[in-house]
Amino acid sequence: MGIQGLLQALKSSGQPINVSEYKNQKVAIDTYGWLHKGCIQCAAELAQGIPTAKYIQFVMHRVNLLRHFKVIPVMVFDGGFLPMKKETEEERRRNREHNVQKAMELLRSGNRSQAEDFFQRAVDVTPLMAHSLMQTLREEGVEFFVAPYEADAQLAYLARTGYVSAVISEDSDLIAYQSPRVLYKMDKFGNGLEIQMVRLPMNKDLNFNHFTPTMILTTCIMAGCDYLPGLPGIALKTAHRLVKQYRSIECILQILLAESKYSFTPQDLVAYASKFQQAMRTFHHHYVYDPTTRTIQNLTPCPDTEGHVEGDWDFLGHRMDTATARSVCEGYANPYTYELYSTEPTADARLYRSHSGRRLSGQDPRESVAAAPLNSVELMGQRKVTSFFSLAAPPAVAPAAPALPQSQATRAEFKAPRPKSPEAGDLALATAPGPCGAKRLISDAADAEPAPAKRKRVRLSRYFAVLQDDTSPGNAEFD
DNA sequence: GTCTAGTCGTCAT
DNA sequence: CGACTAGAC
Repeated sequence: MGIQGLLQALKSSGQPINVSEYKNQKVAIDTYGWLHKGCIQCAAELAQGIPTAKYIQFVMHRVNLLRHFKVIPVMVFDGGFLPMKKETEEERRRNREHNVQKAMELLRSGNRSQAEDFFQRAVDVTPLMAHSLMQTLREEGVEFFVAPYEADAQLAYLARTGYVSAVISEDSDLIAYQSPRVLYKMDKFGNGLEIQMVRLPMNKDLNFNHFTPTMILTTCIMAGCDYLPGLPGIALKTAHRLVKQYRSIECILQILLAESKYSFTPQDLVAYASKFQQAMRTFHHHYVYDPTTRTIQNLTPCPDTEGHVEGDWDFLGHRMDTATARSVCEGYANPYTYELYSTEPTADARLYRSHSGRRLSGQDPRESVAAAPLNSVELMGQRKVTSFFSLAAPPAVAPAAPALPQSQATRAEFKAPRPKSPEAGDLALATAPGPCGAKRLISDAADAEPAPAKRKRVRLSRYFAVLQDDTSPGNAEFD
């Protein structure tokens, strides 16, 4: 569910752009969204276990769109589920099973189109399908990673460290994870709405001027997020107003206790405060995979207190050892079971290969590089696009793309999950009263990391003429 | 104006 | 996943 209403509220500071703006840059893609859309047209086949390559074709079409524009895609997949989200996951699964059953009944009674409808409702992206796509990506020389847990955190990490210039996604959590640039709602022509962190202060409906990263995150969590439902009667607008006025969660909760409009008991708020801290830490210190060192890291490093402070950090999931992480995150092992995949191509991957192999009379697609005509963004308007991409599959000329480890360096002994040693709390959530009038000002100057891809451009929105210095906020530390 | 819970659509012919 | 909306405060 992401942050309810956030994207809608941030529309006014977004800018319509084409993905070709990222020419010669790396861009990370939230692959789940593309896979899910690609599954709809072959929902019936997938539900019945009939091999199909349509979902792979859908994703590869978009990958080739990017490569046509010399944009270098880095595909990111979801990994394991967090314990906190387990409930919703299982409810979704029950729902899907119900829909499949209904579809099968309709199919048996000869009602094909209605059955199709229920198959589409039952669409589910399985690890096997993801694996089939990964095999194809590997074959096509496209870089990809599997996140240890949430893809959102991984995507934000890649963008925040400068490994990529932007993220393509549909998920509002990218804002909570503070990805500096996100392209939302990208269509098959590459057109979408880009939301930049540095532009949030110019937003109309919800004004984030003078908001620190922590305040933005506080707003997001209070509005209701995947890890914590909002307080009754408080959603995005109210959360934003409260954070603007009182800055810290400690103060906000004290105010809410006194506010007669709401009838929160101290017990309510104490319980909420504890869950809030957990959600804050989950966003903040989420496990990610660092492609440069090929190790597990925290999105923002945990405060180092030499392990003195006790605390339950299991909600972050379990920290894989390095060997396991490399296997899982580079796509050689199942992210749930850590079981190594067979190197044998899946039926779907084979099917895709046999289809795509036909496009140039059996030639290796990698040898047909400049076949695609160069066309400008302006031409990409509305039509006559599709013809290009059946041919265009030049391997991304990725100067910085690390060679995908094809070796078995990733083979490893897989250890049983073990909880990570706890560290200090990053946010003291006082349930006891404290000074709340003039709260400390968290310095904004922590954001010093220079953006790797720095460029200037002039852009006009309906409301502003802005000279935009395109800097990424980098990694903000705010513990 | 604000919040909530529910329904619908994502593809592509 | 989000978008959209009817209905309650």
